[in-house]
This record gives sequence, structure tokens and C-alpha cells, in this order.
Amino acid sequence: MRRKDDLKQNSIKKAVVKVVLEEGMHGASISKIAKAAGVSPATVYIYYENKDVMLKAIYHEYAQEMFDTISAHLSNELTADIFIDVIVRQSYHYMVSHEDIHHFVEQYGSCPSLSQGCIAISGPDQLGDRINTYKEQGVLMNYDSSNIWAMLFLPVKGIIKKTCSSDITTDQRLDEMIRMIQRALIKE
Amino acid sequence: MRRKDDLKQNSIKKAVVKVVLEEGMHGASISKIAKAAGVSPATVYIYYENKDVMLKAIYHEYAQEMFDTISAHLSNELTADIFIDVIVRQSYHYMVSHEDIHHFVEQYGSCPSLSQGCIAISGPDQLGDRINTYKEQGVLMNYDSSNIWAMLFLPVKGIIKKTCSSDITTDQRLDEMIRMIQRALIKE
Amino acid sequence: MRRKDDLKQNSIKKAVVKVVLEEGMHGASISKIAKAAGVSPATVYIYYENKDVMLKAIYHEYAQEMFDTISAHLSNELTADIFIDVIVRQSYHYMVSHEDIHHFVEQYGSCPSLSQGCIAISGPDQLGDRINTYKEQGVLMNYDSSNIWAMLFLPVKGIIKKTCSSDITTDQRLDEMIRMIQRALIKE
Amino acid sequence: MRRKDDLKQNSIKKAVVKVVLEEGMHGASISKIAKAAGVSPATVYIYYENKDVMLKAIYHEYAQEMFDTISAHLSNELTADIFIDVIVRQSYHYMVSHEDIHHFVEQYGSCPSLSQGCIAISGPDQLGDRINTYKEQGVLMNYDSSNIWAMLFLPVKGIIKKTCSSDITTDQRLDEMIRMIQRALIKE
DNA sequence: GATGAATGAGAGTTCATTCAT
DNA sequence: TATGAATGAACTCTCATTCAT
Repeated sequence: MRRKDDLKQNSIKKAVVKVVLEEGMHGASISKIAKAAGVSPATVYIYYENKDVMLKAIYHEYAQEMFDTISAHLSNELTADIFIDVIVRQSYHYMVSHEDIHHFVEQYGSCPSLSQGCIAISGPDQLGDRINTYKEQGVLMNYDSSNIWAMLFLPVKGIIKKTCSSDITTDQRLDEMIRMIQRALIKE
Repeated sequence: MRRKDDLKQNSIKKAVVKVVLEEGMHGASISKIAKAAGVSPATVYIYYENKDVMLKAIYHEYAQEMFDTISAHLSNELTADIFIDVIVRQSYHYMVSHEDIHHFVEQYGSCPSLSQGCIAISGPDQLGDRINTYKEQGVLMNYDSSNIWAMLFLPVKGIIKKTCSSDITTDQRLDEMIRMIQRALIKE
Repeated sequence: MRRKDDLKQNSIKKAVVKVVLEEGMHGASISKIAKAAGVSPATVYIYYENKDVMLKAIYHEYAQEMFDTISAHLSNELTADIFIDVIVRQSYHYMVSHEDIHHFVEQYGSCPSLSQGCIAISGPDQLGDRINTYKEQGVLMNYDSSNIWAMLFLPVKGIIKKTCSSDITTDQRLDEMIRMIQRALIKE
Repeated sequence: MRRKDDLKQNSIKKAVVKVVLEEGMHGASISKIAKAAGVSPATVYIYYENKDVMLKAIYHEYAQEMFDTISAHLSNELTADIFIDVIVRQSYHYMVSHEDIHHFVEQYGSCPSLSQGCIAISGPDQLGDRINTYKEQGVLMNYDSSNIWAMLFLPVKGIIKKTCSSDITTDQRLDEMIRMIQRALIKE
């Protein structure tokens, strides 16, 4: 018999991300995905039980990958300044260099079906520990961790969205945004 | 266009946000919307050319309403501190008290079909002017306006999303978030 | 607007019976039925909520019609002899002259999905009363009503099924079968 | 053809009647059958050319087995009374103790695809001979054999189907039914 | 203006069957 | 022999939209 092909499943994953980027979560039908992946629609159901399961699985995988990629640049030796810089800069970098994946994760996360409960990716705990350490050391403001989290990951999304007019380059905007967040979070 | 006496069009609008909240943008079909509005599917096409046009129009209307409601609490006499407080607090307040509208606007805005180009709602100019005034007065940091915009409107969304664990109430989180943003934006 | 068309619904009913006769309950797909009825598959769903509901409704209607047609020839003045004769003969007559309807009702009734609980057609009560009267009068054996029922309606089905060899005509078989059942049920 | 040591083919047969009982002839797909049998779908095609052939073969086998089991209790020494008793009682007994097989045979036999032409099971001839002997001996009414056949095998099915109300137990119904049939067939 | 009927197109999914190992 | 992967065809059903009244 033919063995289950990792390449095939991978091409399905990539097709999902691609089609969602091009047509929106709304327009990502199984047949379009299958066509983009170069397989039969029925083949998709060999690798995933149904569409919902497929999207959820791919979301989890890519959300994890996204988080891992970003936190790969972190280490315990970083100052809080650099810590913030790395997170925000790497978030931004991932978003622009993996536009499709970011778009898919964002789209899926903003749908009502999923995203219920915790993000369910492993890693945030360590990052939360790191934040707590900075708070105990007195270098980070003693804010609620969820708020810090929001400050670290949400404003940077504003740089991605194309606004009508901005006087400076996006790179400059990123640098500035990092300073803004540092200013918000770090004790003077 | 917006005739207050036109009960039918209004019930369609309300039906749209209701159905989108309950079933997601994905499941908001014309027939479901029509049923929720108490009209025939064909009637929808008397008020809107097609589904895309309908969603876009309703999005614009509610996005505008959202912005207007928030900025209605602003005046030129406010200090920058209060200015930030009002924007963030009212944003939050609108989100929780108009869950359906917020949800619809958020969902639609994160779709690829719309939102291309500027937000195309009137009012931001005045708000931008106000920000510039604060910057000229030296009370607000001289950040790029788009970045300030992102800082004013994005982090607060993190409070809405239910996170697994947070030690404090959402009201406390809101107060703290406002202080964080003030810290980021206001000159010491 | 177009009014719901009784002719259209009727042609769907006839198409169901026709397709089930030709292709079996198994092969009676919505698209085949729609084609036979001269409508679009989607149109079927205007008249019936879904396939199961459609089959059940049509079954009930035709089962009722079948029973009514048979019992239309009954009256209170009949002797038990004639009563049996009429039931068996009319059953047989209906089966051969409405082959498609009989076939559909038979097929559907032998499926596990339906036929749970009583037949749920109105009329058997009166027939049951009639049987009880005959029993009280002492002209009919005092058998359990369900057994009498089985004797009245089941053996005649054996005449319909084409057996390899039979020395006599089906009409002769019918007459004989009636005599057999009379012999079983009527007191000497 | 029927190798007793071939566990696989046997588990397929059992799976067929099991799945048909649980899901109906309609829902008995090759993949479900294969799963129930603990084999691969492809394996089914080693033992049977295709689905139709498989069903037909299994039908024939089980119909034969059913008939053989019933007639195993017959012998030439039986009086006509007992002969009828054995046939009806054993038919009933087989139906209730082999619910799945009876259900499958019944379902398949009532489909239009098969059952065309003679029943094609061996054995009826002997049974027919036995009936003829009884007729020649003058103990059995001189009815057409097909009619006798119908009387022996059809009414008992009415006991299986759960009717809404019956005043007596099924065992009592069976005894009574046997008496009814004897009354119909045996010369006084 | 307003309606419910009508539909072609397409959705997700399962099917019987074949293929390559 | 036996397998699980693979698929074209077909399934039930819903969609956005139009039509006739």
C-alpha cells in the first residue's frame, strides 16, 4: 500500500494558508484547498477528519510555530529593554516575512468557533515566568500579566495594517513602537 | 439613505449584527439574516445591491457610529491624561455594551475583502488634529500619529478576550491599562 | 411572488415513487428524483425539510391512501366471509394496479429508519372494531387481533412475488388464497 | 468456496449482517463493513468481485442456512399437524434468535436488485415433495403449492413486527398462529 | 415595494473501487 | 495475500440571487 505521505499533508497545510490569504477564511473551500494542494478533495479527508478539525489542527501548529520562532530569540540573560525589543521586533518580523501564516492565524483566532479558552500552545508559561522575574527584580512595572501581554503583542499589529498616511517608514515606526512599549512597561 | 422611519432597513441591519454574532461571519447567510429581520430574502435586495455591498455599508455605518460614540465624550478642554482615559475607557465601554456591533465590525474589518485603503470614516481627522495639538503643546510624546493611534485603540482589545487566568477584575485591568498607555504616550 | 404549486409537489411525489420502483430505495437520490420530477434538486427542499422527512411524509400519505382505498369497499352489512374476501381481494387489486405505490410503501416500511411504533394511519381502529364485532357475534374465531390482521394482509403478498412455477393463474391463486384465509378465520 | 478455516471471509460475512442490522442496507458501506470486520476495504475485494456480488453471495448463503436450519427439524415421519408446527415455530425461532441474519435476508430480499427469478436455494424441492405427499394422502387441502408456501412462511412475520397493542404474549401469539395455519391447511 | 418560489452553483462529505507497496 | 492511501463520482444540502405575482 501507499504510505501516508508527509509531503502531501504538508502541501495541504500550505494550500490552506495560501487559499485563506487569497480568498479569506470565508472563501477557503475544501475543493479550492485541494486544487491548490494538487490532490483530490477526498484526499483531504484522509489526513483530517473534517474541515473544522483540519483548520484547528493547522492553526495550532502554526500558532505554536509562530510563538516558538519568536521566543527562540529570547534568553534569560537579556535585560528587560532588550527582552521587549526582541519580542516586538521578532513579532513584527515574523508577521511580514510569513505574511500568509500570520494572516491565517490571525483570521482563525478571530473566528468565534475556535480560540475558546486558553491559547493552548506551550511556551507562554516560560515567557510568563520571565515577565514575573523582571517584575520581582523591579525593572518591569508591576502590571497584570495579561495587560503586559497585550502591550507586548497587540500594538505592533497596527504597523502591519496599511494606513493611509504615515510620515515615516515602517522600520522607523517599529523602532518607535518598541520605545513606546518600553516606556510603558519599564520602570524609569 | 438612512431614513429613520424605515423600520425594515433598520431591522435588517440589526439582524446582520445579530446573526454574525451568533453564527459568525461565515454562517451569516442572506436567508438567515432575512428570517432574523422578519423579511423575505428578496426584500434585502431592495435595500442593498448584493451581499457584499450590504455588509460593506453596514460595516461603514456601524464603524462610524462606534467612532462617533467614543469621540462624543471628547472635548477640546481635556488634558492629555483625560483625553487618553476617555478614549480607552469609552472604547472598552462600547465593546462590552455593544458586543454584537463590536463583534461585527471586528470580524468584518479582519476580512481581506474590505478594509483595503483607509478606514474611510469621518472624524479621525479631528482626533488627529487634537493629537497634533497635544504634541505641539509638548504634553504628548512626539510619536508618529499612526503609532499613537495603535497604542490608543489596540491594547484595550486584549481585555475583551477572555484569557485563562488573570488575578484582577476586568475593571481593574482597564484602569491599569489606561495608566500604561498614559505612561507610554505622555511626557513625564 | 410565485405561489407554491400543488402540481409541483405532486410531481415530486410521483417521481419519488417512480424512482424507488426503478432504482430501489437505495438508489433514489434527490437529484434523480428532481430530474424525474422536472425540477431542480434545490426545489425539493422548498417542499420538504430534508430527504428523510420527504420520504416519511410521502410514505404516510400513500400508506393512508392505500388503506383508505382498500377499506372504501367495506361496509357494516357485510358477512364475515365477504368481509375477508373484500379485504384480501382489494389488497391484491391495489398491489397490482398501483405497483409503484405498493412497492414504495413496502420498501419504506421494511427499512429500519421508519415504521417504528404504530402505523399511525387512521382507520385501522374502525377495522379493528369490525373484527371485534364479528368475534362477538361468534362468526369469527376468537383469535388475537394482531394475528387476524397478519392473516388478512400478509399471505396475499405471496401472490405478488413471482415464483418460479405455479400451475394456476394468479387470479385463481387469489380466489384460493381467500378461501384459505376464510377457512383459517371463520367458525365452521 | 466456503473454507471454514478462512477466518477473514467469515468475519466479513458477520460484519455485513451486523452493519446492515445497525445501519440499514442503505448505510452499509464497504468501509464500514471492512472496519467492523477488522480488515482493509481492499481486502474485501480479494474475496468478492464487487459489492453487489458480495451482498448476493452472502444473501444466498444465509438464506440457504436459514432454510436448512428450519428444515433440519423436519422428518418424513411427522404428521401434517406437526409438520406445520415445526415449520412455523422454527421459522419464528430462527427469526428471533438470529435477528441480524433474518434482518439482512429480509432486507436484501425486498430489494429490486436481487431476488429476481427463483429463490435459487436448494431444499424447497424436498419440502415441496413433502407437501405433495400430504396432499396425496388427503390430510392437506389440495391448495396450490405456492399458496401453501405463502401461508407457511408469511403470516408468522407479523408476530415479529412490534405492533402497538396485543393482549397476549408473543409465545401465545405464535401458538395461536400455528393453530390458525393448521386450520387453514389441514382437512378437518 | 414586497414577497416566497425557484434555481445553478457550489458547499462539505462519503462512496465503491483501484493502486502501489 | 493484504494493506491503507488515493480518487472521481455522487451524495445531501445551502447559497446568493432572480423571477413572477
